[in-house]
Amino acid sequence: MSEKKRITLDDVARLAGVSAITVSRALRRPEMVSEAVRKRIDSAVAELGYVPNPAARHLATGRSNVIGVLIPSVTNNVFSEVLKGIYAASETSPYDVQLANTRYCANTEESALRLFASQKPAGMVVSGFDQTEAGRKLLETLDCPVVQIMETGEDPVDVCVGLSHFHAAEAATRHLLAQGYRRPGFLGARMDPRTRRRFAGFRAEAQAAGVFAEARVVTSTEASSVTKGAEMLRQLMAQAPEVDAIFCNNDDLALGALFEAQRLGLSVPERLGICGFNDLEVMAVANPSLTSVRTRRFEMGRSAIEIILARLDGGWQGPRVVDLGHEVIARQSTARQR
Amino acid sequence: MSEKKRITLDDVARLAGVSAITVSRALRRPEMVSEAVRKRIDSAVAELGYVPNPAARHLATGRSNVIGVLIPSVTNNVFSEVLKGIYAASETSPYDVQLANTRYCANTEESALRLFASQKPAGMVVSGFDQTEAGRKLLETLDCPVVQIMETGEDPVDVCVGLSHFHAAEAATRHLLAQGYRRPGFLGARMDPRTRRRFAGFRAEAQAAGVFAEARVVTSTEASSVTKGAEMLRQLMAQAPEVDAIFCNNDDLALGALFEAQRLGLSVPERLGICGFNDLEVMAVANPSLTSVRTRRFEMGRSAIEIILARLDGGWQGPRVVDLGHEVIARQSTARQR
DNA sequence: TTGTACGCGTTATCAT
DNA sequence: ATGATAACGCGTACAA
Repeated sequence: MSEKKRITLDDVARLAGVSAITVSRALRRPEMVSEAVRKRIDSAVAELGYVPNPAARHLATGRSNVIGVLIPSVTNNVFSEVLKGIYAASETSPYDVQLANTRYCANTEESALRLFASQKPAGMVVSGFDQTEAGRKLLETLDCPVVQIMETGEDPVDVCVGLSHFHAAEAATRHLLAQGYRRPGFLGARMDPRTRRRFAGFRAEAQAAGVFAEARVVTSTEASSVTKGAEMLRQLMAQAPEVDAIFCNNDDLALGALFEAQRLGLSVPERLGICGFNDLEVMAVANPSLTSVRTRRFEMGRSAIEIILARLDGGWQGPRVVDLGHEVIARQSTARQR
Repeated sequence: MSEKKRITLDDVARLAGVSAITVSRALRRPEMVSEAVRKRIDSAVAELGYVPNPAARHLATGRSNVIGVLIPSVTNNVFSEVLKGIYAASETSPYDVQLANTRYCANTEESALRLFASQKPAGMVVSGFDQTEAGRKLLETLDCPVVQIMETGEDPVDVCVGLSHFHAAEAATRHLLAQGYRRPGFLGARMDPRTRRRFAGFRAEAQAAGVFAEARVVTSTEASSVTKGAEMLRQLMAQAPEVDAIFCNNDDLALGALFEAQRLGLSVPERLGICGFNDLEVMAVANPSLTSVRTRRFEMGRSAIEIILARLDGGWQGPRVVDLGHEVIARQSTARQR
């Protein structure tokens, strides 16, 4: 009743009365095999429950069915949405996704990249543009589709899909100014490259309006969290009590800042406006609801895989730079009476 | 400058002046090779930048270096902590983690299992005890370490590490009663097996105290979310306005319920006590801070891998059932004046 | 301690 | 349209 032995092409071939290579062809390029033979093979496959051995295929072709995915963090809410998109798009494909955690470190990323390279991946998904020099070169010589996600850039290795964090931050800041806030501050954790670009966008817009002040900027290299948001707001109020609105690096910080503002007795949005980044689900439900910048994270993951599949299939006719854009979602936390 | 060709054992062997098999041994069982030879081999490996080909190894041994992980959801905060533990423990090992999403569906899980089985994984991590019958059999015949995570159970396939959701829910309910709440309700989303066990624990404890009422139970088969928590509280207040405390299926619901309670003008904890489950980071920072049941999710992931590694290495001396326990973290949301 | 011969399951290449 | 043969890179079994 229990079958121990692995079922191979040969087994199928024997049952179908053909040779192994014919079975192999019938499976990969059905059109190369006569209809009659194909039918016999198909039923033999079904009867035996044959499943191809990816290791053997890899060895024979020198190509694996692995799509490597390099992301800075497995836990971060932002990336879990991206991952969801990646898995959604890859589940029905014959490719396996393999994750590696770069921990926001270009060197860690480089060694993960090296490991992937040795497996001759079918495709690669990497986050952003801040690889080491060697890492970038590795990607270029990889000879497989490479999609950079999370942000857009001028010169992708192959294709990139994301948004301009600089412009998104500009838009958020513009929103704060349009609501009448004149002393905006910035809360930023982690301060990875994309966070820095968001800060740059904030600063550019605030400076253009003549309302930028270094004293109203609080940053930390530690990971962002709700707790961190509360702490940072406390610090900001201590060092620059005149601040009347904050643009937060991301939604965790914004939520923590909201809680802390309530504890400090600062009314939101009257005394303090709050704007987050990413528009996690919680933002719309918070009380007051929190303004944020919507980014299309699920789509980033999904299109990254779809682009790779299209590439492998011969044709990706789209552009090298796919900008998924951003959208400021104005809510109560910045709805100040003017 | 650019080397195209794959570096194999033979290349290393030639450079070190030995045969390929000796290099193979030097890499896997250094003690089987003389010191002098080992040194020559090590430097040849370094010089050439040799990386073993896992596909070839798999083909030769009939065993892959993949540890398969089956989880119900990639996005759920609860599992992302577990994943973090899994990656933390596996990163330094020679094994690759491969994730499959079961979407809370035993049949999806079964086919993922079937796929993994065909790869002869080095180990498997699965969530809970609710496999299909065929799935369970598959796991038993897999001939590799199998760790069931997220909960404890009487008869694990191999080893399990988690907690008793029933007892944890009992403890949470006991806490509500000890705080003086007498009309407790329950909010439950998804209603997967573990959620149901939590509900059972709530009901058992409430019934023992004579304070259980079906009308104060609101459930949904949809995924849990902050939004859902707000909705469900609204529904609960409509159908059972006498409710004075709620035990929520998980923290998302609890947070959403808190926001909605504020909008409805229900003071927390005086008019309504709120207790969540899992103790996500946000619970401690919320305003008021939210009572929850701490579960050791990171440790679940980490020990699952550690147990597998120990097994593969010859010895796991621990018990078949590892109970990581739970802890009720009492905070403001249930700190009613008595 | 080290080496030789062979096989793992598949595909590429070259034939028929 | 189908088949024979060799090769992919490594590990097992056995021999030296």
